[in-house]
Amino acid sequence: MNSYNELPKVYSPSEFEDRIYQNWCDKGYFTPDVNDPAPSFSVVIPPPNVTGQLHMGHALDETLQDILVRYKRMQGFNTLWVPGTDHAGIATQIKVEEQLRVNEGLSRYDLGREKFLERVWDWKHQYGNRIISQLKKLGASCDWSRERFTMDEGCSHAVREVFVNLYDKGLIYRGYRIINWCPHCLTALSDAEVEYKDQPGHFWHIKYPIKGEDGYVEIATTRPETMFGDTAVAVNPDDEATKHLIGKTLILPIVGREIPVIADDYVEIGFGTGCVKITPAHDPNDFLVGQRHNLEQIKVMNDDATMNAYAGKYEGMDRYACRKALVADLEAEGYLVKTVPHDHNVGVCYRCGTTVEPLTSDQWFVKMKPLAEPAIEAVENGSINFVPERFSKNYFNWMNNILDWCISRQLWWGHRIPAFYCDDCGEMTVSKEDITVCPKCGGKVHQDNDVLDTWFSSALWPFSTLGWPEQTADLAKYYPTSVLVTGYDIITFWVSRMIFSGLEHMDEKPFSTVFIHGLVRDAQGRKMSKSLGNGIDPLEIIDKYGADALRFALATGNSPGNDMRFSDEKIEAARNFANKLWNASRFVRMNLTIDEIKLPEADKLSAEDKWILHEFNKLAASVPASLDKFEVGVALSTIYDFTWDVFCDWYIELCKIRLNDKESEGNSVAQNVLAYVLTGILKLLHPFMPFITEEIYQALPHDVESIMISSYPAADFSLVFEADAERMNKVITAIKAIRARRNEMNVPPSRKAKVYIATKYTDAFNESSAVFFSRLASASEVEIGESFDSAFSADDAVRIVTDSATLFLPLSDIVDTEKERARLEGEQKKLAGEIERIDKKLSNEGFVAKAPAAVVEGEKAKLAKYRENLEGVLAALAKLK
RNA sequence: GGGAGCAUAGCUCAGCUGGGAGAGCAUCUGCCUUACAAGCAGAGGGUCAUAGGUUCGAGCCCUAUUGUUCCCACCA
Repeated sequence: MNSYNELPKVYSPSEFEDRIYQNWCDKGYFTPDVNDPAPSFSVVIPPPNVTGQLHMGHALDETLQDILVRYKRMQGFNTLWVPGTDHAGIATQIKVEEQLRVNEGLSRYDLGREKFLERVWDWKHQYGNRIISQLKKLGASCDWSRERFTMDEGCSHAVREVFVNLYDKGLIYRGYRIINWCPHCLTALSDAEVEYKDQPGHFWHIKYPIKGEDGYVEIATTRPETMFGDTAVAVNPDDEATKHLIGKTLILPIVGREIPVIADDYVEIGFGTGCVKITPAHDPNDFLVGQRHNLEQIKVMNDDATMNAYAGKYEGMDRYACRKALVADLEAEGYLVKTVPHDHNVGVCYRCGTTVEPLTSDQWFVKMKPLAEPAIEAVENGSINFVPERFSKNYFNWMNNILDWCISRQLWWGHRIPAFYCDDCGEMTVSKEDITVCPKCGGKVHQDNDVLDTWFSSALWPFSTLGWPEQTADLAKYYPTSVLVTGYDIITFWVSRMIFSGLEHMDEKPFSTVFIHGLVRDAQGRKMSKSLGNGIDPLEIIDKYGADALRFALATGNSPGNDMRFSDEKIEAARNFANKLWNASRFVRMNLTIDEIKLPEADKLSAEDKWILHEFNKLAASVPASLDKFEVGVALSTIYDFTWDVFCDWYIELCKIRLNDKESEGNSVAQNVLAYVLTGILKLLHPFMPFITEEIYQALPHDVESIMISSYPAADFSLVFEADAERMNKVITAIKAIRARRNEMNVPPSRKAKVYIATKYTDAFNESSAVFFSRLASASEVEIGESFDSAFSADDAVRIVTDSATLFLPLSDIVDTEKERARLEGEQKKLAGEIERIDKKLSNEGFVAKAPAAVVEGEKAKLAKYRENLEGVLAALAKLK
């Protein structure tokens, strides 16, 4: 008996996953040596929210990254995976505010900025580690010694550097613009942070009386409460129907204020009433019209979306309460023409779902056009690739139509904008370092109250985490990173911003490939969400099935960019596979007496050894090929099929004969080949299922102390045994055919029957392969000859025809001649059909002339097989008649 | 309004550059064969949404249509 670990009888991942992970950490396998000259492979994690909890989306994202990272590490790359978390401005602040409100009945204003931020940091310290430990449960091989946080000192330094650089270049400016305002979060939002939802609403048609005339203009609006901010009504200058109104004055109902009718081709002729109320302070289009016509901007709401003094008697009311009251009043006073139901898209805050209010406000912006151009170019010229490629269209669409990015947020949690205003002279100074006195006049300064959009710091992630703006060794070695793995839902938020930031500040793209995956949905295909309560907790899955099973379930059948469903069936199938591998390994392990694995010389190998080595070699070639194309799901299912169908169901069974004969020379050959192929499977599988593969690896003879630092299998030219494999396949085909026939005839395995094999392929069907028939095809005895036609009459034996042999099973008591005839005739028909099809193909001049030679040869080979098979079937039929 | 995805077995989905339709689950039949019943051996089941086209050859490429999902923009 060798000296390696035993494998417990039952596969229970919770027994070893944590232990193994701890060992990897202790050994420092996740931490690369920056001085290792091997080519680098680097990945930065999409930083999860620091106070968040691991959900299935993370689990998928991290699993895919870990697969790539472990794969490359095993291939010998200097591999770095940088972990970290995002401070998640709005999300985190809301959480802490909520807690403060519930527990202490306080608002952030009650505490004040400084005290409140202390609370958020407390929260961060309390919960920030939670998601990190969850990532570890999953097996993520991140270099924890390089863990970062978007608000740590280094990242904050990078943020300051970038802000000042952009400001100095004139790419950051402060301006009074119309922005999206969330009345619940009380902050401005960027365009990307607004989601649009279809909601039922109304068109209210309102009369605006014309001054000095009896008539009125009919205005339709979905937001009547903004009426208080109307400063004009616009018509199209070319619209004959409304031309006469231009220059007239209207009187705002209820309010009584006078507003002009102006001409602007923003108004579409023929749509609605042809007259549009213009509210420059509350609508982005109206804002532009207002700029063109120099209209006054009247803001009618407070920050919390209650009405202000401009709303007159409605002051203090919520916008919707005001809407209701105002419409009632308009109706009572005869201004309401009609109310038409109308579904429309309203923008809501992506964090809290509150309907955003477009309004004018003083905010900071990044000028996007100059930054977008090189970012578009980098993807266009293939310097950066999207996988799948189609997502680059999404990207182009966003980048080509990009507007300036509103980066200031009226929050406290985040990177405070490094702009300082002098209390004396009013001058603004933008500075990398905090200042207390005005450099112009020496007066006292105060810092801008706003913080930056969370995405501003995440945009710098690929280089800020590597130490920028310092010129660190990490930066030199690992930037640009190799691949970014993320969901399609944050291409605009994050990916595009990293691209232009990298190009602008590093003068180099942040990554070469963007590997996009889809969303994880529930079994019914719905998005997992808190409100639906249909989220599946990855940690519960890990507890119940193990991290490997979870990873397997997420990786299998996953194709780039496509959503996937997660279901009990899937995770069970994954667990079953792990269990299968476990048991197969246990079997191999208990038959192992060798202390080291040494593949025997080719002449010592049996037919089945050469067959399995040949098949394994094909696998070792195809898995890396798939992984290099990011076809993770394809790679995994290839390994799955090989492991289960080829290795377990066939090779192990074939080996049992030699394993049972402990004294034979074949026994040790079988041990070595079994252990070799199993180890190969484990290595191929390690990136996908790191724990179980390590646990089994440790129980087998091995020379590298951990599977994760062993080298990934690759195709080996010395292991090509094409002809031997082909011979073995003939035997397997024959065994399968016997099993199928016996099953059809309901012959139980316990009833043995002699098998006569009539064949000319005596190199395949020989003494050594004969034993397989006893073990796998319930043969009591095997006789091989050229022909047994004369030995059996039609009623004496079941005849089974394959392309390389005719098999006779003398089960005379259960032979039903009529059924046999029907079956054979069926086969004859099928084969004749196939032969006809290929004949036709081969006699087609176009095919022979234009198809690749290999394809033509393949067809010819198939034809020969079918003909042999048909010959046998016809001979059998002749016997029956 | 613009763009994209999807439509393949009862269900969920693979099918990579065009070359004889696949898996898992479910169903049916027979097996506790000393690694595994979370298993083994078999079986049934598909006009690859529809209509055209290109090609020697189409699930795959092109065009149109239908259904469905998503992204972006948004007309008050």
